[in-house]
Amino acid sequence: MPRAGLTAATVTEAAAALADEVGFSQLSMGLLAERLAVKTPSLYKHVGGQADLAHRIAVLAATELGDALRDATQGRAGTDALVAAARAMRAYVTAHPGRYAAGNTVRPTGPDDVLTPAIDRMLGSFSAVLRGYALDADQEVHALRMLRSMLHGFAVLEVEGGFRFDTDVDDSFKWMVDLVDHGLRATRTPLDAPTSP
Amino acid sequence: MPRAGLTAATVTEAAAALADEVGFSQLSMGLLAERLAVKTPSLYKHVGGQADLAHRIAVLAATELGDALRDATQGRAGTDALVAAARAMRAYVTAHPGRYAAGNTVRPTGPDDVLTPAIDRMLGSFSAVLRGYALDADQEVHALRMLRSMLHGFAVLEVEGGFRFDTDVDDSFKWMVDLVDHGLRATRTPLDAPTSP
DNA sequence: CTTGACGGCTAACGTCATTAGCCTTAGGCT
DNA sequence: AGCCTAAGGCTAATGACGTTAGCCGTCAAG
Repeated sequence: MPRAGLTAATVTEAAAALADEVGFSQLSMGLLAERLAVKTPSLYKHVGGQADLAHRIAVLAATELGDALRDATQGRAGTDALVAAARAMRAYVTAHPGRYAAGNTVRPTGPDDVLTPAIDRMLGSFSAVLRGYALDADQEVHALRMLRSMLHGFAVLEVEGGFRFDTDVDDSFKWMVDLVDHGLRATRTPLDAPTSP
Repeated sequence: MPRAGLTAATVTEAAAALADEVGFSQLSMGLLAERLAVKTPSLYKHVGGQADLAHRIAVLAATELGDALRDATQGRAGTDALVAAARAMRAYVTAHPGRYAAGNTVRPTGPDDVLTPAIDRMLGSFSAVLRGYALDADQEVHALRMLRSMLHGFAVLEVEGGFRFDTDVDDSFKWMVDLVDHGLRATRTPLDAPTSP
């Protein structure tokens, strides 16, 4: 019987693809083995188990998303960069919901976890976008968290079918990004004007 | 041997409490049974199984969150209402992460699912908050989705330990809500001014 | 051509959700 | 009071899954 020629990388890629198809929560060793035309225990020659597999998918997702964000924002600044990054993020999650979901179930295990730099690189792209808005140093982290929360929340809700009105979701996304853009612009000068001019 | 005196409601409540403690993904029938001083199969006399249990927890969470939002925004309007609603949402998710997580894994099963009105009531509170900003009718859904995405994303990331800088998370939250408040205010007059004045 | 690490496989085990079927409880009815 | 039935416990059994142990063929390096 010839060999299947699997490696940790191909198994991870296949698992990620399968997770995108059936949902991360439905991903099982048996299903993955079947997809790879192999018996379940054979997978353990390449990955340490389900937890390790999830971790590998998370690293893959963070890396891919980081790449997508870098590519999208390359050569852009300000509003252009924000819009491009937001679109890229949404497009990635929509195209790869399973991978992205894996990333949300896994935390870095220790200080030398490769997941950490992968996430940092992804966050770095958002930071780069925000740099174009010339925020105060102490506001950059706030803005980064806001941006990430918003894009993460929107993407997750969209993918999970949480939006139930028939209003166009694309329009809502554009509107939201526009609001953030205007908000960040207004923040360039301190935003402590309390309620009315 | 005397009876334990369980009902669907008490089982659901115990499951929700347990999910808050150990995380929704760690909730198991065995653990829940142990907590209720009962053998696992006995639970099936009260709930239909794991899926039904998750659904019941989701309904509970949506109802409780709806109540919390209503209470928080009662008698407030505009910025006050927004801040109160945002705080209530964050406080609820922080206090009951397991219940809230259950709500994100469950979708309404059909047109007469009780989950639907529970979610609608929760969304209604946010709509009420937004009404204070006098938005155009066609922007209300956009604003609702934006608000929900932002609060959902922030809460989920916070609870899952996704924020890793040492900047105070409370400050970030206030900053974010402030940005949205200003953004919504600026939207009262059309926000179609494209990039620069 | 040999050889040894590598990568398949089968068999077996533990955990968990779920179902079937039994038996006791406890409250309502006569 | 005493019965009778529905409800709510329990044990036993099944099936899906993840995981481990151990066997055996493959294939590339020497």
